[in-house]
This record gives sequence, C-alpha cells and structure tokens, in this order.
Amino acid sequence: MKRLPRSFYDRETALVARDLLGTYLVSVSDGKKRIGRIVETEAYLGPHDLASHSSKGMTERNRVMFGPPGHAYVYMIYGMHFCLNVVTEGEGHGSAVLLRALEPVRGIESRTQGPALLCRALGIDRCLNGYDLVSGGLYIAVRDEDARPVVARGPRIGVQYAGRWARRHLRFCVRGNPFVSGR
DNA sequence: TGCACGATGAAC
DNA sequence: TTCATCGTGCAC
Repeated sequence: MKRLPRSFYDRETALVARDLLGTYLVSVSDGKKRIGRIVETEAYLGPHDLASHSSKGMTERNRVMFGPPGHAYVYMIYGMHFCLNVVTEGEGHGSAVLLRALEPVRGIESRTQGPALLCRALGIDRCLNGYDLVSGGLYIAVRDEDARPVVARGPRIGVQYAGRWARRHLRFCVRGNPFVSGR
C-alpha cells in the first residue's frame, strides 16, 4: 500500500480531514499488521478554533500539534482513553485532524467506532505521541482511486463548550457507512 | 499544591 | 442520564 506523503498533510486542515476519508490507517507492530479504512474525521483548525486543544496556546500536552505536519498527536482523555490525531499545515500552525472511526479491513478484532475504540483496537497509546507517520510502522495509505467516498458533514462531537465553533461543520464521514460512530 | 474538567464509552 | 478515572492547565 502506498503511503501518504508529507505534502498531503501540509494543506488546509478541513481539506485534509475530508481527503482522509477512504484512506487506510495501517499499524505494523510485533509482527502484526492491522488495517482500517478511515470513515470519520474531525478538523481542528488552530489556536483561533475554540474547540481545538491549541486554542490555549502551546502547552506540554499539545506541543506536537505545533510541530511539522504528518506526525501523530496522541493524548489521553477522561483519564482512561486515547485519541489519535494527525498534525496538519505548516510547523507552528497548531492544527490537526482527529481520526474518529475505522472500517476494519485486516487484523482488527475489536470495535473501531469512536476515537478511543479506534486507538484501543490498534494498540495506540501515548508512546506514539509525536510519531512520524511518513517513515515508520504507523502510517496512512492512499485510498483506491476508484473508491472515492460520498462525504457527509456535520458539527463536531463533544465540543459544546466552544460556542459558535461547536456549530461549524468540521466533522466529515463516509455517508451511510455503518462504522461511523453513532453519537 | 490543589482542583475543576475533558475531542469517551458503557452501563443503567 | 450517570459514572469511571486521571493528566493537564491554571488558580492560589
């Protein structure tokens, strides 16, 4: 499978979020290859986006968001779950795309319908924070050219506190796909 | 040094 | 609708 180049991530964040639909998240670790098709994403645009972690400026937790594109930003949420993001746009921008759901393709034995379940299914934890998706065993592969998904949009999940930013349609999913998270 | 609160998921 | 569970960021 052909890996997405860094230039893919170095673009406007909402475009990256949309174009990630239909691509494949691939994890190769301890001899196991796990593949899921990305069917749901959310764009977090930068410090001006009040729903984004970067809206409070660069901190110890979110420093990877401000680094170069094409790296994984993994954080713990609610004291018990991990979420996986991919950093977008130029270094210092503070933007990323949250991967929310996968359609299992190979080597996946548990649910992937939601950002924390996705991480659990692929064994992703904070060890992978800052990991370069362009050079290692965790990466994203191009979608099949003849399988361009029909895209649906809506408000992002769980960011009600963000005022008008909570209402922006920055969540993208493959229309009708049963593996899109239900919330 | 203390404390309020999550980009969630599962149970009730 | 409630709760588990704890790292982070900021107030004091």
